[in-house]
Amino acid sequence: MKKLLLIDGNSMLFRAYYATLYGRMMKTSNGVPTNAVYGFVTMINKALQMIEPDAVMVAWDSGKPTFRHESFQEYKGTRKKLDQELIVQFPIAREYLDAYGIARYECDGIEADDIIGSMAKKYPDTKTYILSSDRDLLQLIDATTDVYLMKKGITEIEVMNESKLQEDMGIIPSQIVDLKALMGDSADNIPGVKGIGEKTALKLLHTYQTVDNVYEHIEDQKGKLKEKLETGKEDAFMSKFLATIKTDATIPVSLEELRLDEPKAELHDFFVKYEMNSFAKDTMKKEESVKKGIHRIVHKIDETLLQGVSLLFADYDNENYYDATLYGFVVSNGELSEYICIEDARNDVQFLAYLSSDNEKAVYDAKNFYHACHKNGFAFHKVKFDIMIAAFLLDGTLTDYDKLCEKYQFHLPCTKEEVYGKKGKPKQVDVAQQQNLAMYEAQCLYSLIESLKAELQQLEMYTLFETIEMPLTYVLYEMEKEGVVTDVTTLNEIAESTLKKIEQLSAQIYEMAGMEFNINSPKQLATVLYDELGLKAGKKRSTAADVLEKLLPTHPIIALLLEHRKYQKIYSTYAVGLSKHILADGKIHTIFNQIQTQTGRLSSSEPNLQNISVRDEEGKEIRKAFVASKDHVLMSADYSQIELRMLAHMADEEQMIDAFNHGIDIHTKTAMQIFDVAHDDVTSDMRRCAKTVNFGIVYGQSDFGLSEQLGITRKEAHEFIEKYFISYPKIKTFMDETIAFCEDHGYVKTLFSRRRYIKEIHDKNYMMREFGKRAAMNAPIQGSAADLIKLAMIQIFDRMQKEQVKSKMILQIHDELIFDVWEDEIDIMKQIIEEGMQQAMQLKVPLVAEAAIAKTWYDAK
DNA sequence: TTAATCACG
DNA sequence: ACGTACGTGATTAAC
Repeated sequence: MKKLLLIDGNSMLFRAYYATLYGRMMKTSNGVPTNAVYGFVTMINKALQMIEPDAVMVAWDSGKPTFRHESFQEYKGTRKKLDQELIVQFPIAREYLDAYGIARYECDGIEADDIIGSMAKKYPDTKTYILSSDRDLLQLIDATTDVYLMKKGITEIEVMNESKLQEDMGIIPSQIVDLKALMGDSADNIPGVKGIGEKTALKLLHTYQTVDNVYEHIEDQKGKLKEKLETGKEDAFMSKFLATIKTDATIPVSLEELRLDEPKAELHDFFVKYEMNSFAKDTMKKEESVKKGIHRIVHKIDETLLQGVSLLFADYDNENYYDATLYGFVVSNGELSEYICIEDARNDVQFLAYLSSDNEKAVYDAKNFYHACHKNGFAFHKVKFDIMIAAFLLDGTLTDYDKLCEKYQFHLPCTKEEVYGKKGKPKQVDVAQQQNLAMYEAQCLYSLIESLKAELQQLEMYTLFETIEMPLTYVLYEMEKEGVVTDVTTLNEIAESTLKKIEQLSAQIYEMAGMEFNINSPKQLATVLYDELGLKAGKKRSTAADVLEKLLPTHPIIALLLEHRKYQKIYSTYAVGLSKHILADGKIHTIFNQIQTQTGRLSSSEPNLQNISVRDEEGKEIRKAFVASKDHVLMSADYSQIELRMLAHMADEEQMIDAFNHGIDIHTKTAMQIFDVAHDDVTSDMRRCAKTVNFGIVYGQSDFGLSEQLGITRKEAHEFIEKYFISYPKIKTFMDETIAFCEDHGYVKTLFSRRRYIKEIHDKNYMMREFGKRAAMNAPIQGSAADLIKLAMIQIFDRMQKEQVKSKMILQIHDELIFDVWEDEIDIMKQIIEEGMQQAMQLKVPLVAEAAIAKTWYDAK
């Protein structure tokens, strides 16, 4: 089906004028105002990209008043005077259309609305799109006609069709005129019934469908509303007449005459003439840039930055974190955007000054932005606003860029893939398309800044944002950049020895099973165990370690399988997996993700350095590969029982606080309580149980879970938990209150007001709801501990900068920090780290943290 | 792409 | 009668 785009020239130019009317008027050097035309062109470009029409026509009101206007003017008196700056742009807009080669139509005695209405109904076999900022035109919607409505600004377009109209307002297109008849439209100077607004009007229409029918049943109404309707009856019918768009005018043009071709060469001259450089560079591309390569873009950063906060967008390709190529930057203030390609940027004194100034800049993903600047040799100043972080704090589901675009309805002209190709398969970029996309992205991002900031303030998360997450972006950047020296020889040795083990074990397992199979396949393994060997399965035919452990006595193959699993893990994930991530500098540079977890913790990836084996002795050997750099030692410091301390503080549980204040071992203390024994009578087994209970409480564990964990009966586990809550009554209160809060508000929060929304808390499924409760109990504890160590990291980092030490912070593992410490700085670093961690927050319990040094991570403890 | 498994706090 | 500990990421098999 052919696509016809009908544009309401007058309403669009009006909108473009007022939407770009800020501060100093945009003018050419001769003083000709061009802001409205600039906006007009932006809007049309956007619509052309979205629709890709075969034919286009722009309809204008002619200078002469029409009958409808006349009657209205008689009715209401004089018309509002237009700004002179807008009036002079009408002919320029027409000049633009002629230069492009877009058809326009105007005719004395017929309004733009009516031209569009008549054209829309003239070609029923054509898909028609109407572009306007006037909601009046919604009445023209039908099965083959959509209305593209300009929302605020000059880039936001809302697509309206029959179902969207029904969904938004619950009415059909023809009822738009009835709606206007009742509520009026001040912009169009339609009076409506005095005292009736959109709400009342829609309510009436939902019952009576039309204005006529409302008045036929006027006796249904009573009181004030009836009075209003009766007094306004004449206005209502007059308004309905005014609002009704004619669809039967004869418009003597054919579709063929409206056909849209490539812009004519004159378009480039037009943009040059009116000094619209950003558009001119697009049109120039067609003629010159192919042979010239990347062209110089004329930009005026000072003009772009008059409005205070600016959006600085780094234009990378689609490749991975550290490999991404930086093509350029976009600077945007929301209305004006300039693309500065990287070659230009390097020599642009003005841009370089801007980049390293402390102007209020916003970016998306500050940490990555710093990497890009550093890698490409641009000096930069820290930014104050990271849109990625702000959006994530407000909505924990926004863990990547695509989700942000989706949520905030970015209408982009194309995808990143279309420009750069798929990840790992880069393609030759079309410069115009690339820069266009980047400018759109920058403008979309810009539009979020103020609202995100306001919402953070409203939800009391601005402090968290400003004092923790923003400074942390820079700390993490430095940590990632520094990396950790990794000894590939050690990894290779481990790979070799574990592989040998795996082969030996495999042979023994095949022997015992009486067949060869893929031990790494849980499915095949289950078949061997439960079918071939006849081991009796529990409810699920699981081959997970905890299930296999229970089967240990039943068959000697189990022990071999567990060994095999262990070495397989060490081999593939650690020995081989990690060595793939060692770069040319001999280091591993992990990525610390700040917007991944629902609790506020960091996560680490590519590779994950937060889950390097430590509990298992053979696995722990991997840590020998992580070493200090030359003339340095590793310094590791971890918080002691941070989550339990946090729990004691937040629950205000005296017994527990007291224990921590007296330096009593908390697991021993808990053992005394649940086993009812004196301090000296606590056996190591009792302490082990108590430790498990302490951990379980933090996760909201049930008696069943605890009994599974400890291998005791459910009844015993139940008693432990009961004793626990009797001993620590405030813990119970805290948990109950936290769940109640979550049920009331749908979220829980940390000490720093970080929120986690838990929708499962209201799920109709029991299991989901129970999960919601456990998550609600755990999130404030885990999250506050995360707030704490982040704060410690920032304070330690700041102090290290003040003291100008050579040592570096390199890793964070939730409650542990690791530093590459210069040999001469061991004493001062020990002090900085321990003090920083201990003083990060003032809680009702002391924060205990101790730093130890070693040559490798294996020895650091 | 998803499920199962297992490493960490 | 149900199903049972929070939060992550990497690897493998199998669809």
